[in-house]
Amino acid sequence: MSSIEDDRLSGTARDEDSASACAIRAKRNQILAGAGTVFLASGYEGASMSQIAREAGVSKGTLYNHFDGKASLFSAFFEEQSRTKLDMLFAAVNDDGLDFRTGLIQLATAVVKVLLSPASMSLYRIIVAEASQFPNLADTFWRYGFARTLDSLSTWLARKAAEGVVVIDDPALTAEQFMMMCQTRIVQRRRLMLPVEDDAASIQKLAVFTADSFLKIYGTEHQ
Amino acid sequence: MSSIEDDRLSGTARDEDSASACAIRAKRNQILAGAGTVFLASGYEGASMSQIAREAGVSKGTLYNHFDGKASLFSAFFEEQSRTKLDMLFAAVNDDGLDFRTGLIQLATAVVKVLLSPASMSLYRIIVAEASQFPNLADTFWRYGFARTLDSLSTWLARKAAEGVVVIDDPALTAEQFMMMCQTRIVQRRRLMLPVEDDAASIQKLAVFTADSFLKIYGTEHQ
Amino acid sequence: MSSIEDDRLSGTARDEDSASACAIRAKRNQILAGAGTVFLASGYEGASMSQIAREAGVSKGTLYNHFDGKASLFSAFFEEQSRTKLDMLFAAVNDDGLDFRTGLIQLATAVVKVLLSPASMSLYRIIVAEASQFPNLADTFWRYGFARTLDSLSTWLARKAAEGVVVIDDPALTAEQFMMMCQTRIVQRRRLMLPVEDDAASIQKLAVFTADSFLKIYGTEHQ
Amino acid sequence: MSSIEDDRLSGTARDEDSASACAIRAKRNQILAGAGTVFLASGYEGASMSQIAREAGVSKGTLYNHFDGKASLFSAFFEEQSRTKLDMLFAAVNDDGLDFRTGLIQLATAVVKVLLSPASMSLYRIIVAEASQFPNLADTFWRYGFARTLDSLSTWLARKAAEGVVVIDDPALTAEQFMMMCQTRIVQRRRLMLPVEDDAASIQKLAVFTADSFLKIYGTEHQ
DNA sequence: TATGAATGAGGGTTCATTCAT
DNA sequence: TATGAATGAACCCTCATTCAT
Repeated sequence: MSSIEDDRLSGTARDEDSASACAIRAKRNQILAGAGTVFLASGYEGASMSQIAREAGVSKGTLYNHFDGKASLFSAFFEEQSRTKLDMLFAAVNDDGLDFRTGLIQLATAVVKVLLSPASMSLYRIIVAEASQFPNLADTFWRYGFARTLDSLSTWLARKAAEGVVVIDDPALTAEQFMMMCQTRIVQRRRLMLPVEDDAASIQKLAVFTADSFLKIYGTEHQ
Repeated sequence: MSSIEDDRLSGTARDEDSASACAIRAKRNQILAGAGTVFLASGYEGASMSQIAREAGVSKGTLYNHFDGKASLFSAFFEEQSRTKLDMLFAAVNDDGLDFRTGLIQLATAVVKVLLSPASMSLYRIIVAEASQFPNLADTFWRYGFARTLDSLSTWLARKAAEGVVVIDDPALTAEQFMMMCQTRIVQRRRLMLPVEDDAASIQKLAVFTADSFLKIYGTEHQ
Repeated sequence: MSSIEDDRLSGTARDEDSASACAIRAKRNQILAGAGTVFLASGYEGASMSQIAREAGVSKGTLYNHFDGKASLFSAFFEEQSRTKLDMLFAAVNDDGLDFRTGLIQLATAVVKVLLSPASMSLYRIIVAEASQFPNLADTFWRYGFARTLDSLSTWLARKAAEGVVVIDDPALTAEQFMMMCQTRIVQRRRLMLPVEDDAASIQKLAVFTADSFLKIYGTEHQ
Repeated sequence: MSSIEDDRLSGTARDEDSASACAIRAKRNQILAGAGTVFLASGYEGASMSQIAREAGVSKGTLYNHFDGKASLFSAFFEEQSRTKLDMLFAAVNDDGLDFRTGLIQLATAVVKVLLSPASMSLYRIIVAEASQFPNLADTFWRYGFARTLDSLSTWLARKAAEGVVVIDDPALTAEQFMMMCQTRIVQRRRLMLPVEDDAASIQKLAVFTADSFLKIYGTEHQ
């Protein structure tokens, strides 16, 4: 009987635990959302904990109940953003079944679009600005962002090389090169806040230009 | 007599004016030098006016006699830096008389080295971080930095195209593409503070890789 | 039947009451133990309720279920400490059966050692620091600490006076004087954190010096 | 002529310098006065920089223009107080020309009165409370306070010993012992905020009691 | 014009206390 | 009753800017 009671109690306890754990996670996410808004808009230094608290709808003290401090909150925000906002970049490489050139063009288009998105643009700004003060920031960004993309891409390129579609010595390096080529003009200029046409047509044109350039370097069939 | 006196007076006044104007300009440059040291080391938000005053060897009040405030001083610093520190980038394109591939390799090497230099690396960090708050920053940077380089480069490429060495439709776009290709791996990773080999040999290797890639896209003689 | 039930109920209730009262007292002591550790180490202002809760192994809320607040907890801690940690001081006066001078020397030694002990040193620091904000602190300290000791001592001295060993007009004042003489150099300097030799030999030497001084004032046989 | 002008200029400059230096010292003293009020009333931890600024009639920022921070301000305050408020203690030993017993009584009276003064009482509280966190506090207090007094006193005692008025082996230790004896009852209890009669008559009575006790220990003529 | 002391708003952070669970 | 997340006032300190000298 006592064991039953115990069970019930522990069951209740477990319920309560999981309920409160869930509430905590919810609050944490609420804070992270507020932090995201502020950090993305103002960067690390420009953001204030008061602002974040206000934006998140909690008191300043609560921020410190959930995170060790501004730096800690920032890191958590950055990891969260990197994990969620760079997915498209990763996913862009995965769809297949098209001919190689079309695949390249679609990939280039996706890369440009992701890099132009407000989230990744802000993340890039922040990481470049704070890289020296937050060494693991870049690591996080790289791990969740470029690294996954580059892995997928170089694997894909290696497969294509094995199929004889391309000739590539160093797929990893070539993948990085392709990513850089995608950033020509539009992404590059937008990062500097320079005026540039970034409508779909311009992006498409650039993607074609990039893909064709790439094919000229590595393709086997282009004459 | 009054005219003589007038002349003498205005002459004196003019002398004094020019002398004081010169002194003012000297003080201004002194301040800009101090500001440069501090801004490059700490960024915009991280720099304090006291620090700059100390570094420049003037009082804090003097800062405000010569500039409207921190933002104004920052903009002036940035223009100064852009004008003076990005020269190498511009110069790199100018030397000629070598065969095309060697020219490309030397150019790529120079571009990578300039972009890796502390000054331009810091400038890049600053501009990317503050571009949204200082809209004309990027403009300055672009005008004194990339624009001149790209102009030189596209002119050079157009000349080579005219000579039949390369086939290039849009020299300006191709110039931008080449600049991006130069930033593959080393520059890109260094901006994110990621570990990367950046010794002379690695740079040279990358320059060759980039130049050869470029030649495969645009060269006429490679088959 | 109702009376039986009543009895059983009230019995149960009483049992439960006493059981829960005991549990409450246990928890209270648990808290006081934690508070002791923290207060003695950090003083009143330096201690935080979180720290105390952690040290006591309870939640912060529980602190407020058992005590009205920080000040209340502090007072309770202080009384507890005064009651338990100043015993040695009290006990030191009690052992007898030796000749008077030896008794004085042993007493002086004990007094110095007790006053140098971390617990009483901390208590002294705390009481002197917070006496103005916690008026009854000193009262507690005095009642449990010096008062008992002085009572024992003056009783002892009065007995010795009655035996003709010493001539003492005001035993209570003389007792206080003796206690002060014991604090010469070593205790006094240690309270100010000044460097001083406090090894057993130095204490013993000081005790002899103090006892002999005392005998010269009050002794009858020293000529 | 230019030298004259130079002289005049430098003269003016010197005047201005000394004027501004004077103004700075005045402001510094103004701050120290405010800090004194607050620190003496609330101790180190209990005092807030806002409170001090308000009390001193300056802005919070000004505090930091004149002192490195709270700890620095506190140290300056403490040294100032020690230097100025413990003078009487030092002076009390110096008047001579009376017979020895009268000198002792006057000295004891002075010591008790100084130690009972609000300033030295507060300083003592603060030093005992913060000695562990500000190691040089006690040193300052000791140097300006007890050390000078003890030096004077032991010199005086040594002289009296040479004159054959007293027999003293270790004048320094005896001086410390005398100081402790002076703290019997009144000073001791006041430090603990315990009720005690501290009117002039009580002090005089205690001084006589202490002096006579001292004479019984060290005097040569008392039978 | 040059100075630097004064300002005060705002920075990040801590903490005693409360209260829903 | 026990919990600990939430609170918000207060903490020390920094800094861009002003202004009397």
